[in-house]
Amino acid sequence: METKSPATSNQPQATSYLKENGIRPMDENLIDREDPQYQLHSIRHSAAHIMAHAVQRLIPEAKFAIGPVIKDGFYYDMDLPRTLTSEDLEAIEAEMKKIIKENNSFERQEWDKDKAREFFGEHHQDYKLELIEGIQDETVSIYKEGDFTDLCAGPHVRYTKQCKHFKLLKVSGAYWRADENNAQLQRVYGTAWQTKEDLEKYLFQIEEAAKRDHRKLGRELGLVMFHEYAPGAPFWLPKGQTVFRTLSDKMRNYNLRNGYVEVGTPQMFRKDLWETSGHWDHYRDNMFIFDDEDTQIGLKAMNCPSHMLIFKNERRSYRELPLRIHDQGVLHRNEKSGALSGLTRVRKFCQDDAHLFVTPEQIEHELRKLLIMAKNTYEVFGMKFSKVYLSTRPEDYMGELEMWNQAEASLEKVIKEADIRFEINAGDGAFYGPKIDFIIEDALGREWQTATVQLDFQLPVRFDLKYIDANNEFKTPIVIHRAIYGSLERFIGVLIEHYAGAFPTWLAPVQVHVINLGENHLEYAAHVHKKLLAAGIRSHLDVRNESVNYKIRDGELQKVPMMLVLGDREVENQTVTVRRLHQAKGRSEAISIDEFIANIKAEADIDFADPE
RNA sequence: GCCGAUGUAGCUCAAUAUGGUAGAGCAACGGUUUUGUAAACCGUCGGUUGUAGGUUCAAGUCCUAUCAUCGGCACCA
Repeated sequence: METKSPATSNQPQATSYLKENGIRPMDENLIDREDPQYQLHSIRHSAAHIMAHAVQRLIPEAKFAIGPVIKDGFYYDMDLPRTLTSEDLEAIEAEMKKIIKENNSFERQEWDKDKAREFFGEHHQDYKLELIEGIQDETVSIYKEGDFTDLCAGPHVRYTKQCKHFKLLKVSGAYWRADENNAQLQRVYGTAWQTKEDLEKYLFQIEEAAKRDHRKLGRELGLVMFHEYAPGAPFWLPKGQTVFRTLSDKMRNYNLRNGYVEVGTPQMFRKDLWETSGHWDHYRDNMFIFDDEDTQIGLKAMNCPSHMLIFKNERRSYRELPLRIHDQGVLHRNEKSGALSGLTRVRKFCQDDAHLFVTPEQIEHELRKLLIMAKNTYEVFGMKFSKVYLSTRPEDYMGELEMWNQAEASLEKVIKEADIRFEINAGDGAFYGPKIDFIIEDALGREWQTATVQLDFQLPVRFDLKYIDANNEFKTPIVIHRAIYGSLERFIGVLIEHYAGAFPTWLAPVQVHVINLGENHLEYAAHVHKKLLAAGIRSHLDVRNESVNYKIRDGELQKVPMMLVLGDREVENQTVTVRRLHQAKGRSEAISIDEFIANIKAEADIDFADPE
């Protein structure tokens, strides 16, 4: 299966608030609406104008592109004669404060297009001229604030003083009209709020979120390391590997008991395979390819071609379908250097991948089961999808229209039945079939695709796959690509942030620290530790010559779910005293070793619920 | 890949916006201490300042290239 390797677009989405609420942006005095969401929108949009105004004062040659409202703030794209520095940001902020103090009013005007063309032409606002040409109406709306005039649909606040609580956050490059062939503009991001408290709260939240960044926690908790010799390729350290293996095994077992078979497949293939699959034409730039004698070899970037070959390896009967092939093989994708990011966008990764070979009649049933499996899986982690997309037929689709319509209808039907909220992403399906993508947010609010379900009519044809149906006729199967975690690397990255590093007991790389009080308790601590290991519990014996306080603190920082502190009392009664992670002051009751083992095993007895 | 930023000991940071051959805490190691729920005490080790060039009497500080990372953008059939 081919999750979009890593991510969905991180392009900020302009809020659809106005559209959703059926509000015409040209209404006057919008800030007077009671709806706080509406006011926030107006404040942010106006803050973008004020920022542009400030830039115009400081850098008169500035050309302005677009300045929309986004989640938590706004940005403005500008073409400037020089690159902005962080000092510039401060200067712009200072200038904005002046403008706000001036308390200019926002004034709306309707201009006919020629007047607008003339005005923006005189001011060398090339991007605005281009935007005017894209507007259907005969007239365009203009907002004036002080001596700053902008082409803009609104809405705005009435006076600049209503935008007091803002902060500029960062500058970056951004392509005009999101096309890398166009000029790269400078985008300044900012945030704006109704009250000082809201602003401060937001800034605090950003700081807090950074503390659960998986790159920081991954290092601090000894889960994963990176090295510049292998950019984009995680090294799983013993603890990280434990998490990895636990997740991997859990999913493997989940699949196997739900009718999947598991396979292992080669790591690299001659280019012929990639030509057959279509990847040579469509995906080569993202693959690692090297010469081998008279041909070229490509490291696999996805498992599907292997599974096609496995299907083709035997004469298949309809009685075998659905054939569900699971594979957690290693994949390499040559992601562009600038795209790499911790565990969430890597070059080397594994997916909990599977390909389902089905008859047309089986599609719906299999999809239904898949959605339930995905739902049940994420439920165990207490994770919510921030978005679910149903991506439909693109313009350059392959195959028959009727097949597409049926497939899209099936997907939509089952996703509704599963009671999953989703949005339709029209035209964003793969050329080989429609798909459902599941999106999760990281700590910093960035969105990543994890699970995916994709229908594929194309690969079976390209590989000339056949099965024999009940009438002894050859039929072409349909393939469903699917992954529930998606990339395990990315999933773990998101999980680390979700739990802020404090994994639940079943997943914690180390489940128990056994801590002795003094040298008189060494032997008993070792005994307890040994019993825990024998019971299959991931125990660590901490008998360093350090104070109990020190060792407790260490366990806390390592986010170990349980610590056993053993002293005279425990030795005497052959018990353990349990201290849970983040436990408030005060000591728990002592319990027997066996009781503790039973408790922890019960707690770690977690599994994904089977469909049906 | 593009725009920008960053790179000093294992980690977190210092080293006067105006160059004068690197300091601290934690960790590690050695010793003392034998500890009852978030850091006992003393000592020791540890750095060709990402890499390669250049400017200079002198470079962590300036310049160039390069690598990696970070923030975005683009990409993610």
